[in-house]
This record gives sequence, structure tokens and C-alpha cells, in this order.
Amino acid sequence: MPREFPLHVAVSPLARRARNGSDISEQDRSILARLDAKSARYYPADTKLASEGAPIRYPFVIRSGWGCHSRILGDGRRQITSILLPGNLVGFGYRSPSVSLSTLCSLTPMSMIDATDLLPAWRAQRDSCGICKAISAALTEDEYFLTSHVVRLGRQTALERMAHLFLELQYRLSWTGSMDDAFVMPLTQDILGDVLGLSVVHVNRTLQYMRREQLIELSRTRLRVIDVDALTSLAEFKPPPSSSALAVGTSGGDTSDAQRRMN
Amino acid sequence: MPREFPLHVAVSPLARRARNGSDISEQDRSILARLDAKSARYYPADTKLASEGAPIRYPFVIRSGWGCHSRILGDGRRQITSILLPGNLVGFGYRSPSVSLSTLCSLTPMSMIDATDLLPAWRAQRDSCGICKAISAALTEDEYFLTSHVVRLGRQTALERMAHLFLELQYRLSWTGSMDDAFVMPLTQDILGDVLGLSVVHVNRTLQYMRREQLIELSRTRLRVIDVDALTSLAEFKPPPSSSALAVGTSGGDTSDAQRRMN
DNA sequence: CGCCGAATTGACACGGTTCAATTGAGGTGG
DNA sequence: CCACCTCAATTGAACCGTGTCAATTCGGCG
Repeated sequence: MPREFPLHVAVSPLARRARNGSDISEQDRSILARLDAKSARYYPADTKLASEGAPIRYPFVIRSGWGCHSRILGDGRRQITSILLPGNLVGFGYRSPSVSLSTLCSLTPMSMIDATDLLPAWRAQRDSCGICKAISAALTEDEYFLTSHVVRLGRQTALERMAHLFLELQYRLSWTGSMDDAFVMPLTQDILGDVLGLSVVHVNRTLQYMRREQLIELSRTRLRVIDVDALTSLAEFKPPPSSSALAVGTSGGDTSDAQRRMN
Repeated sequence: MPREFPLHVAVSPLARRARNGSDISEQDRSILARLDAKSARYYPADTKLASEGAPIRYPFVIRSGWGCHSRILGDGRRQITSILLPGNLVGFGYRSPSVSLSTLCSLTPMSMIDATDLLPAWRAQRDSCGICKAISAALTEDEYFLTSHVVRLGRQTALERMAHLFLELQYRLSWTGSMDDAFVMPLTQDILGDVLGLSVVHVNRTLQYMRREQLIELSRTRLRVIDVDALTSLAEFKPPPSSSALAVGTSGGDTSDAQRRMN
């Protein structure tokens, strides 16, 4: 069951699977527990949390809801550069007073927890403590998906992009949500367009195509990936490289398939 | 003259402007000097230095030549996710045994210097020493341009992408090369296509258009940006946010213009 | 001189956009 | 419980930015 130890899970108060064992010391545990106990801050959907170039007041972990980093061009074109999910970290960049490299905003109602407490350990030690390793792993994973995003936008067709994104979301959500093949996908087609660099109209047509071909099932906000294998090979989706070479396999057959394909 | 203190310059043995003063201590200086003294490793063009998911043997700084990170799809489509220029760091990711998130290769003959010596300080201290701050600033800048790359590919037209890329290159090269408005741009149209997510043919046509409109001058490998202002507003290019709020202005009028536009 | 990779060019096809309605679904108030 | 409002989803048709294919030309270099 334990794949690795992404912070996404460790810190997320909503994490189902309380990571058992390995690198997490007692001290680490208590730090995490203290975080869990903290009360979250709530923001409605479409709230601008930080604009480009502005400092991020304090680092935080997303407890619930979806958000994004985006940049907007003069004529209104918007590109979402990354989607933020529960468990994602914000404000843990290389710099101390973290500067936002793009506009940060909520896509759905969102709650987050101040993670300032993690900062000292993170800044000081890097690899020594379990939490630091977890943070590193999480940030590395973020970077991996950012790179994938570039490939999606640069060289993949609408269908491939969409498939790839859905698989990425499923993968990332599997840490915190159910391992089910269905999940809540609260993005409007408009937003999907801004993520994938497509027009709403074409997003719509691509979705219809995917439904017609029995690749996915999507009603309102519930997305079920029907044919994981087809989508995976179609989109050439590869999960991020695991930090520890000795990463344990997963419980879900689909994911382990994907893992195998990686090597 | 000193804008800030990007490691790109500090460490680069070829750096013209030996940074005078500020955060760099004597100890830092000697570390850098030792790096400069090191002999570089040379690689011919089109050499694969690390493949996706493979560990990066040792961290290094590029001394000369251009390289890139890229990912290749099953049918041969290639997307370059970032271009590496002299002064760029590789292998300074969040993880200790740095894992390459994409294929790393040289685009021109390249030489680089083992930067293992910087690692201990970097891992341990983060913000305490001048070199660490410089490394942080450099990596933050890399991340900024990666984000910009996403926007380029997702929401900009061929012309805008090309203009934006040229301005980025000019900006990044200004640290190590001449502050001239012309510079050596050794990328073939083929490669440009793989960077910008365009076909060679269209790259060619876009270049011709830019020449016809007196926006640039490009012969073989020499690129001169004629109308910086036009390109800047056309592409909505913005230089990366400066790390210190108290960043000093630059010597070049163009850049300070751009800086102003940022805020 | 002749070769080879890179740059160019033209014709044509297609993926994706734009514009402009129309339909559908959830929420609200009467 | 239904009329109504609003926002998201859908649909059709025309248009156009880029890609593809297939030559052709150019520029070094042996």
C-alpha cells in the first residue's frame, strides 16, 4: 500500500492513509500532528491569493479544494501553468521570502493550512529529516508534472493532452482521495481549456469524443476513467520517477502497470 | 552595472564581470576561484548526457555551449523543455541524488565544470552564504522561465513564441556574454521548432516574417534583435522578478524598461 | 566539383478557433 | 411547484493558423 512518502499525503490532514513507518520519526509525527490540528483558512472559488511577482506571505498546504497558478496575457488569454490539489505545497520555493512566479488563485472553494512550522526544518536540513525528504519528493514531483505540461502543450494533440491531464489528476489524487478509478473533477470546460491551451469549444468536442469512444465517463463533476490502458498509451503518460529506487509497488493494478512502463 | 547576483555569472568561469562586493564573502570567492580553476569536461554536439529518470552523476555548471532538457514521444515528436546556456546549473534539484526529469543533451559542443564542491554548502545552509543565495536565485530564475515556456506553448502564436524566446535568450545571455543587442544563436530551425512546438517549415516562415518586418536580423548563427520594444510588447516578455526588492537598476536601457513594466 | 545538412518554397490538408446561437441544469423567489 | 435566471455545456458553420509533403536552393567543406 505505501508507495513512497509524498508530503502531499503526509501533511494533508485529510489524508486517509496515515503513513506507517519508514523515515518518519516521532518528532516528525508530532510536527505533522500539530499541523493537522491547525485550523484552516477558507477561500471561496475564484479568489486571487497572490499575484505575479508578489511575495507569498506564508507557506501553506492545501487541505481541500482546487487552485492553480496562471498567467494572463494582455488581451485576456489565460494559461494555467499548474493545478493545485489537496496536499500540494505552496511557498516552498528556493528563495526564503517566496515570490510567486505567477498568479495564484482558487478554482473551487479552498481551505489551506499555514505550514510555516515546516519551514525551519526545511530550510536548515534538507535531507536529514523525514519531513524534509517528503517535501523534496513533493516538490520534485511538482517539477516533473510541470515539465510534462510543457510537452503536452508543445507536442500533443487535444485528445492526447486531455487524456494525459486526466491521468495526471487521477495519479495525483490517488494519494489523498480514494484509489477508485472515478473522482471528482470540478473544473469547468472553460478552465480545462486554459489548462490545456485549447478553446472551450474544442475542449467540449474532445470530451464528447472521449465519451463516445468509451474512454471516460463524465457527468457534472464526476470523472471516471474507463479505459486506463488506452488512455495511458494514447497520451504516453508516465508517472513521475520515484525518489527511492526501492519504491514499493502500489495496490492499484493500473498504477503498477504504469510504473512498470516507466523502466 | 551589477543588477543582482545570479549564480549564472558568479560561477561561470567565463564570466566577464567579476561581481564586485555585496554578499560574496572571501570564503565564497575562494570557492568560486577554485571552481574556475577546474578543468572542464568537453562533449560534442548532440551528446546525450542523461536520460529521463536516470540519476545525474554529479552537479555541474555549464561553461560554454548550449544544451537542453527534452522529452521524446513514441512517434518521434520531441519537445525541448528548457534550454541550457553557459552559467546554467544542472543537478541542483531538491533531491540529493539528483534525478533527471527529462533527457539531457548538448545542442552544440559543450563544456562543463563539476560543481560538486558547491553541494555541501548548498544542501546545508540554503540562505546563509552568498553562494547559496546565488544558487537559489539562479534556480528560481530557471523556474520562472519554465513557467513562461508553458504560457508560450499554451497561449501564444508562432510569432509571439519566437519573439518571446529570442528575448529570453538575449536576457539570459546578457549575464555572461556581451550586453550587445546581437548574440550568437546556434540553434537550427529544426531545434527551434522543438523548443517552440512548431514545425520546421513554420519556424522558417515566422523567421522570414520577422526579418521582413525589420524585427530581427539573423544570418547563420548571429541574431540581432532590431526592434526590442516591438518584440517585447508583441510577446509580452517580462524579465524574471528580481530576488531582492532592492535590486539595482541595470546598465541597459532596454532591460530597465522591461523591469519597470514588471511592476 | 560534388556532397550533405540546413534553409526555403509552394500547394494542400487538417486541427483547432471563432462567432453565434441554442440547449441544459441547478438555484431562487414568488 | 413552477417561472425564471444564470452559468455551463453543446452545436453548427465558416475561417485560418500550422502541419505535412515534396521539391528546390543555398552554404560549407572535403
